[in-house]
Amino acid sequence: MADRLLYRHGVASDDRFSEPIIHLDMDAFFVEVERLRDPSLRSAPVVVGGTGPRGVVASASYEARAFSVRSAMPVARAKRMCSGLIIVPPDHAEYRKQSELVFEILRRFTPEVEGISIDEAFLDVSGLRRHFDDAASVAGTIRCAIRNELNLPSSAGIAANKLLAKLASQDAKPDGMRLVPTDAIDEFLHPLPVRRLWGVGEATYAQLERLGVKTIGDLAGIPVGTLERRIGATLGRHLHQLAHGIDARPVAGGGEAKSVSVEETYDTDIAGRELIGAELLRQAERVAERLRRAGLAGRTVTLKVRFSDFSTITRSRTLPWPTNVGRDIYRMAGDLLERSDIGERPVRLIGIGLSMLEEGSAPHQLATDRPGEWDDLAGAVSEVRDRFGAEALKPARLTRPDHDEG
DNA sequence: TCTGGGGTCCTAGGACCC
DNA sequence: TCTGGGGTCCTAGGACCC
Repeated sequence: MADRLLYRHGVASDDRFSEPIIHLDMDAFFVEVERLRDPSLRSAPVVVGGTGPRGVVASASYEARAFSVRSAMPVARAKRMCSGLIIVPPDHAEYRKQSELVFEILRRFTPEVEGISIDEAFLDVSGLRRHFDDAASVAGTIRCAIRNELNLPSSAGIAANKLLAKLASQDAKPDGMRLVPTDAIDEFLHPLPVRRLWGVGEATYAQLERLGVKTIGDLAGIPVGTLERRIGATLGRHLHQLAHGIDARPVAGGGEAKSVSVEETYDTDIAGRELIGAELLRQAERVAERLRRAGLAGRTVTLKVRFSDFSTITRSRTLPWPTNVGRDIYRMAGDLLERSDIGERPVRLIGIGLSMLEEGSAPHQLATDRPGEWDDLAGAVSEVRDRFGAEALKPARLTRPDHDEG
């Protein structure tokens, strides 16, 4: 890089940096982190994902993708599609650690880094024009640093805005780079399937299909009013702009978290007050712990319940003050559960979330002078655990012989 | 062998207040 | 006795992303 610092005045023209946005995306991140620890996974079809009967793929190696294995696919289906598939259970703590190392490298180049998930980020490198020939050289240097220092592959898209940079990095995968020149935006953008636009999921795609829209170019030809009527004002206007390559969103440092939640899908559905109550308490303690570690407390408690048929309800209630006390969250969730009247219906998932977050620990504890029935149940659960140990009361699936960890 | 877990944002309706 | 808008807050659900 030393010679780049000698760049003479006058040679630098802004044109070289007319594509200052980089989208840096790690390739098959979870799988590649696992390969650092276990080299025998290299060049094999492997996925990181849930190992239970309801597990899904979180990350698939390119060898697995050759068999059409994809993220979010049930692991059982992935196994059927690819007989030699290796399944590795996820280790999120390790992925977070590696992710932090990646972000440290990114911030060495510029503070203008916006992390959008554990394994991807936008960078605005327009401030580096005196040190690099162009943004593509920055991207190349960053990718080399990640490869050399962490032994991890990544891909990069370089363009005038976030939308184009993101689309470009997807085209560059795996282990590649792609620049979208500002004078060739439509040539790049318009042939792409409209489904690749950020914000076009299954439902929106179905709507667009009815308008005869298949490519981004098709979308660009639809009057904005038609789009607004069909898919809503906000999304309609937004997609209309994107289809024309317009995306003014700045690269901004991520704001604070707006919600914290935990949820669990059980290997087999659970039913009954005792069991569901015990799980509710466990989840409440888990969110509470996460909130406290983050120095946060929340005012709105949201209970999420998914039934056997996958239908899902949420029930929420907002307190006048924030809390991060497990017992309080548990009691709120219990009341919400009562109100949702699920009775003996079996559930496949229970989750609890806190939103309307505020900094700091919860100064208030809910009044404990009103012990309701959920307190009684919590009390009963703790009592059993105290007397017979933590293992005494847990979901049925954990007590089946083939799941016994003993 | 159907469909994880952690998030964000939007919409729509109702309550409530001025 | 009938009937306003506007604004804010809350709730429920859904779409979407990685």
